[in-house]
Amino acid sequence: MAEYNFREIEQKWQGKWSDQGTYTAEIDPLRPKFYSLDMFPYPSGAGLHVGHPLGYIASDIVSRFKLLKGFNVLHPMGYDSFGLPAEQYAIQTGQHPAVTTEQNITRYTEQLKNIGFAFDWNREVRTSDPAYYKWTQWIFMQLFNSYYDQDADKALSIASLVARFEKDGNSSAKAVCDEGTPSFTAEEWRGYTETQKQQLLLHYRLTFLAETTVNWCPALGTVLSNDEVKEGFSERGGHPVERKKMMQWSMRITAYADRLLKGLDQLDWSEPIKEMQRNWIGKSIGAEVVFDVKGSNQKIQVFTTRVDTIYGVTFLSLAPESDLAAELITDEQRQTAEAYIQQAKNRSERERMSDVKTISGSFTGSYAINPFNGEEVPIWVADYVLAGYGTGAVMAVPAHDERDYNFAKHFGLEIRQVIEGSMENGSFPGKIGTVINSGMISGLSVKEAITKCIAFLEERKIGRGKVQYRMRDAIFTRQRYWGEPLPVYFKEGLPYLIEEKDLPLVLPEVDKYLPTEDGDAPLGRAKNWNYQTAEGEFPLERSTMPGWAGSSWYFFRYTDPKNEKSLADKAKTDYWGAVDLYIGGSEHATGHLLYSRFWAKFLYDIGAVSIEEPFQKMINQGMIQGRSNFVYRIKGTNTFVSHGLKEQHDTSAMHVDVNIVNNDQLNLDKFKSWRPDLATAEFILEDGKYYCGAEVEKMSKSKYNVVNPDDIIERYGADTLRLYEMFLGPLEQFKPWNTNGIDGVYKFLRKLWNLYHPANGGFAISETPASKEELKVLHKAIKKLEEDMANYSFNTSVSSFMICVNELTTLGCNKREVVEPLAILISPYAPHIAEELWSLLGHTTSITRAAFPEFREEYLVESNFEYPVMINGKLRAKLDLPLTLTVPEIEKVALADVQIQKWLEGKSPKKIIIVLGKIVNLVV
RNA sequence: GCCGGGAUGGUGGAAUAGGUAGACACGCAAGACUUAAAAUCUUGUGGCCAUAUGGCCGUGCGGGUUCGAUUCCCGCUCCUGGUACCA
Repeated sequence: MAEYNFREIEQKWQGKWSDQGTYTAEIDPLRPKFYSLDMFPYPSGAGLHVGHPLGYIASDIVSRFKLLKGFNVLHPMGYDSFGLPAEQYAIQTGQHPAVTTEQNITRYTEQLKNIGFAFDWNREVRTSDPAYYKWTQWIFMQLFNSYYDQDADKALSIASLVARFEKDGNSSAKAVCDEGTPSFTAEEWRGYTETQKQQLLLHYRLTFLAETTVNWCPALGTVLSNDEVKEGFSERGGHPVERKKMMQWSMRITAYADRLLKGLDQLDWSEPIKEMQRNWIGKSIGAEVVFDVKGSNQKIQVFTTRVDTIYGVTFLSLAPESDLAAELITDEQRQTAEAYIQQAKNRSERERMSDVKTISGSFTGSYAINPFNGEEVPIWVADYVLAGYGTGAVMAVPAHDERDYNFAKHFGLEIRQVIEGSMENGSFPGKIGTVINSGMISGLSVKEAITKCIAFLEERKIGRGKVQYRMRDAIFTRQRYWGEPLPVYFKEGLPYLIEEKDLPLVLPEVDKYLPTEDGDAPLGRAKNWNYQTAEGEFPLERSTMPGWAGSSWYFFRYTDPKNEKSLADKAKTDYWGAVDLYIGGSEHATGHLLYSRFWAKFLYDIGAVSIEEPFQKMINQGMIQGRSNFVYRIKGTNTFVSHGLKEQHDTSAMHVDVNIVNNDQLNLDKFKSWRPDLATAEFILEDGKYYCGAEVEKMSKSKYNVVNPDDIIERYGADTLRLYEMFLGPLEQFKPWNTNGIDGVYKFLRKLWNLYHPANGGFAISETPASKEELKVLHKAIKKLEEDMANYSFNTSVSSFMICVNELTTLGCNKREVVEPLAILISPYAPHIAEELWSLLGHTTSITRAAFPEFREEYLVESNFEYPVMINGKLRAKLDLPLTLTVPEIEKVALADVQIQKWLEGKSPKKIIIVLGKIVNLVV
């Protein structure tokens, strides 16, 4: 018989798909569209491992399924090709990052093509391509030329803001701006110099230059954004990160905080991801209260979510970094307080983070006056107060806040209860209750008290209701080489945009990829990194954009990847619309996914696109972890003990390459030739075999647990790889890679092949009509596939295919009426073999153009059914009865069973309907 | 600490508007074919008791609701993801 030769089949069809442009997507108003997107990869030097394609396979299955269902599918792929690793490699080797990136992309593309994805490769984008980053720079320019208008609740042009300033100054405009922006009248504005005006406008622009405290990573020589820092270390490379004040570009993402929060409700994303974004944005509704300082005209502003507890304030705390704190220190307290501030400043961010239990602080000697009752309360400096959140000052209510409580206990300060309820140590009356001991608000509920307090504050102009966000503006510059240059030059120390006609501003050549000798970013090494204007030559910005710049809008570019006139033709972004299915890792929840939503909203505001939320439905695939294998060497020898016997010897464990281990059994010959020092290795075996130990770890080169999809494809073929990755378990689950079950999937494909290829050779298909039993087998699979597609439950579909093929094999069925639709059914999962069978069945067009078989319920309906009689849920007997039972029949059955009689008591059903062994409906 | 997700045979995992737990696959065991091995096919496979019919116990632990709970409720344990002096 003709053998299932996956190598030949897969090569043949991949070639044909590519030559015939089978998956080229074009606008087609007659078909509904479906935009299926994967998070595009960063092309690293290590190549693709088996974890990468997991999500791509899932989206490919959905894409192919949608094609069969008559959708016009857009399923593109590209590369997020700017980034740190290529640059680190460049520093070590002197090779231009563009060169290594190009090599890596070539390898990635080859690996991806081997898996047989239905990608439209004509639409490939690369963020490091000048034709692409021209538009990243263009978006930056639009952000620079925009401000956020709170009345319109959208971004508007800076030009319109200038017009308002000329007319009314800045008091009437409700525009988002930096804290502490001075107010001015129209006359004052008109009197300002150009430099002064530009300086002021920077406080409003959606991307702006400002002195900010940043995460500085000395080892990488660059700043990092909050989401790139994990527990005080850089996400890439794991280097320590410190806080530092620097002049940096930022994106005013906080202006969009509320819309980013509200937009989440409409999205079909998993609840945990939405929750992560909500927490990251961290909206708190509260109030700002101004305290006067006794004997001074200084004022202290605090932010609180619990103004209702204002009568319980017994002290104020200021952040050690605050300038106000230093000013308020009295002479008596000077020595201790200043020493404390110094000590607090010296502690690194990391020390402060790892040590949250130590309570420390110092009295300033000054007192503040509570605006509600005129009481004097001491002002303290404490490092539990963060300079970067709210106003950097806290009104402490020890009775109702745990940190204030601990602080007050530690320093012996007064604790005054103002919410009804019993207070035991460490436990505080909660957010609901009645306010007590609180003058004008006593007796009110917490909610009423808050409303009344805010009214009181606003009336007297000593505070106001305020919404505070945890999210900060996003730092937008990196002191690195391999990124998009900012289209900005400097004149008299102020930033100006280059002209649009000069885009793209192409990355210049440099002699080295390191910072300059005087610590400037690598672009400082470029010759002539200047911009020529009519007024003369000015220096260009030397920092580059962060990795997330290019990835925040690539999904729009796919709709029109070669456009030179705009980021994408609006007719095309309108046609393809929002992404219908986005698959990628949840690790991007507070990075890429938030920034992309921000940029999409901005582009929507300026009319560049018509979609505000770019990703309608998202699935987060779980990481495939590596499963490391270990061998156990008896210390000081070259003898290795099998896992089960290692306790009998003094051994040390050693990682062994998982590619020379099969089902935890070590291949001894391959082990000996793995490394020269192992050639003389000896073994102590169990049952004649060497068993390795195993552990689940992240896939990494150094742990020898990386599995390359090419190896799997070489051995089993791409269709097996695709099916097996899906078979491994639910898509969203984290799971270790193992090939233990891959033989089963491969066997299934061979069985499928053999349905069409009888044992006596050749290809044979019967044209006789199928029996009802055979059609039932097929339609069970159709139904299951459709259900699974709706729930994105890919693993169970593979099982249902196996059952279907096993049953057809048993029936000896090779009837066209059954096996032709079967090929279509399986084609999203195993496209190569399906395409081959399709062509053998005599079709000349691709199987992707086939119509999806229509599910017919009638084939599944049984007329008779084995009715289970149960007691306490245990099967007692099976009676062969009609599917639908009437009451007398039920009673006949029920007579046999006391429990069922009890169940029927008082229910008097007219009819009972049972489907597949389960009582699903009572007709009363 | 706070907010999520999870725990089912030797293994990966099925099954939840409550209804025969363990589908499918791996592994293992026995058998067929073979000089032999590989491949392939057949059968068995949650645990305990029993020659068997069969019985008892079983979805992390302890309770509850129900005729009936892997599924719902209450209280724990452990693993895992996020976040962390956010006022």
